[in-house]
Amino acid sequence: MKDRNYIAGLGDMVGSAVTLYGWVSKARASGKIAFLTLRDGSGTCQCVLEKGDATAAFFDEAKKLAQETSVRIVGTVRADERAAGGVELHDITEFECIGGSGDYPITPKAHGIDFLMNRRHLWFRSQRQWRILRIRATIVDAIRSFYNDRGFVLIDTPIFAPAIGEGASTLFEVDYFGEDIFLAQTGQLYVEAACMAHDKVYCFGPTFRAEKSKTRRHLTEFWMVEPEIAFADLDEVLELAEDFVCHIVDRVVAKHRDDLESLGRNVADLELVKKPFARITYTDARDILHGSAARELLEKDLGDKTERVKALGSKIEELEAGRASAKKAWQIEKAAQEIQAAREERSELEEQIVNIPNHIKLASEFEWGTDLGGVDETIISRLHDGPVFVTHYPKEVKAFYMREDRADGRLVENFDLLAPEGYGEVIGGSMREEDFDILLRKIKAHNLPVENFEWYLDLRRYGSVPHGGFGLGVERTVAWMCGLKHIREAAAYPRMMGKVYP
RNA sequence: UCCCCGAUAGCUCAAUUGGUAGAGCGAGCGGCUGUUAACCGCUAGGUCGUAGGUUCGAAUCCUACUCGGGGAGCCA
Repeated sequence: MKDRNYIAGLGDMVGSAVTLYGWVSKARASGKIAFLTLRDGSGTCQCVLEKGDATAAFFDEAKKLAQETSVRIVGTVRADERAAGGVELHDITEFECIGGSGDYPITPKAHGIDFLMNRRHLWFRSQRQWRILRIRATIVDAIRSFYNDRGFVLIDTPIFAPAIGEGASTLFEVDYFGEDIFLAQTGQLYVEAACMAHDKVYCFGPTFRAEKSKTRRHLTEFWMVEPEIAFADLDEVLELAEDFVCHIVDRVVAKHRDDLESLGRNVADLELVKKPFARITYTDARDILHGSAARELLEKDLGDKTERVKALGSKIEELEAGRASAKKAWQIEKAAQEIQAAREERSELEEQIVNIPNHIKLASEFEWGTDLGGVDETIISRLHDGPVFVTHYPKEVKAFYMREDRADGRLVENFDLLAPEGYGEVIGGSMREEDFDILLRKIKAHNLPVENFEWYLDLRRYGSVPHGGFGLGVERTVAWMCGLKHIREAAAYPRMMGKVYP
């Protein structure tokens, strides 16, 4: 559109006449004045229409606009502290309805998650979702620029892949002209080959996991970036991961402070993310889980949460009494909403309280040689301030391609990065086994068909070098940056078990 | 795959513990010159998820199923 102004730029245009195109996200009208909140993709701005000669031609139409009507509107920018955002549009001289609307399902009231998820295509017009997806775009851009600026070459790895990598049970099977193949759950092996051509490479794209998980941390389709570097040791890979995560955090904080605050994200917690991150080994982690600090943490949790449930109980009683004695309808409604919120919080806490003794048991009985579970990771993460690297896991619980620790044959040179505040594993990575004989032995030990891995073994036949890399999950990172309770808000069209619409 | 919770109006939830289905919001109409999810009045709107069972009587109790939410396992 020619002569179009964007809301994001209105701060510098006070006093000027501007033309806005956008959608009406909220409309309130009195007899002689109407307030339209306009959303144009760059931001939101309130437009004030007063009934008068200048607006006579369209005032009656404008005051009845349904939510999400698309319009063109011409007026003058005015600074006004009563308006959210500091400026508003007044002295409206032209108004045109471009696309009508009506019965828009997502009202300014509360909605359930099932309702919203079934209308995801509309839901992401809402302020909160709009901010999250913009932050995601920044994160994706930060990922690309980080590697591109450091001389990494982008390699696109295949999405159709034969069964390589870890257990085939978590892969989506596809009929490929009569042949059974799978949607890729990682591009890692492919990117390793490219690493031997370009030295520093990364792949970035969607990956697929058929795990039957219905939790706040899982999607069946998610984006992952996987860098791989040659002639490197574990410390160098860890340092890359550290710099990378810091770069993302810096970019998000620099560009989205307002958005983060609006989302309720504590920005100070993000600003604490500085290198070097804590580094512990798997064996250290085992000791932490068996130690008194872990036990005390959980016991304190139990005490705190029990207290909170009691407090909520009396709060609910008070609110119910208040609701019974309230006279105004809105007072009754307000009390009802507070009661509902308190009940929800209480039932969530009650479930956690039931689980805590089990967590204490799991932690104290953790055995060397098993993988760390989500509960274990949360405990370790909470006993540290920032992100934590956990390195050197037992080789039995890790993938065949991970490099054996030459100092202790029971271990592999791998790592996970646990994000703080319970966001869990955002990175998993390792050195890759570069020795032909060891790799071949491990392929056989994992009962994998050697013939499928001939190409991968070639990388060790022709100029093998120490190399390593990692994968970072975009949605988990977005959830962490934004402080989201559930990963489903971190993708425009999240794919989960039993959820593929829209 | 396992455990817990839920399903009542377009939406979010009530229904005094088995006795004639309610409120707010949203929608429609009217009023109000400054609203920000909280103004006032009126109107329309429900086979209480599905199928059985218990009972004089079921939204409420029982069984099965479907769908959804949360968690475990597993993972990024």
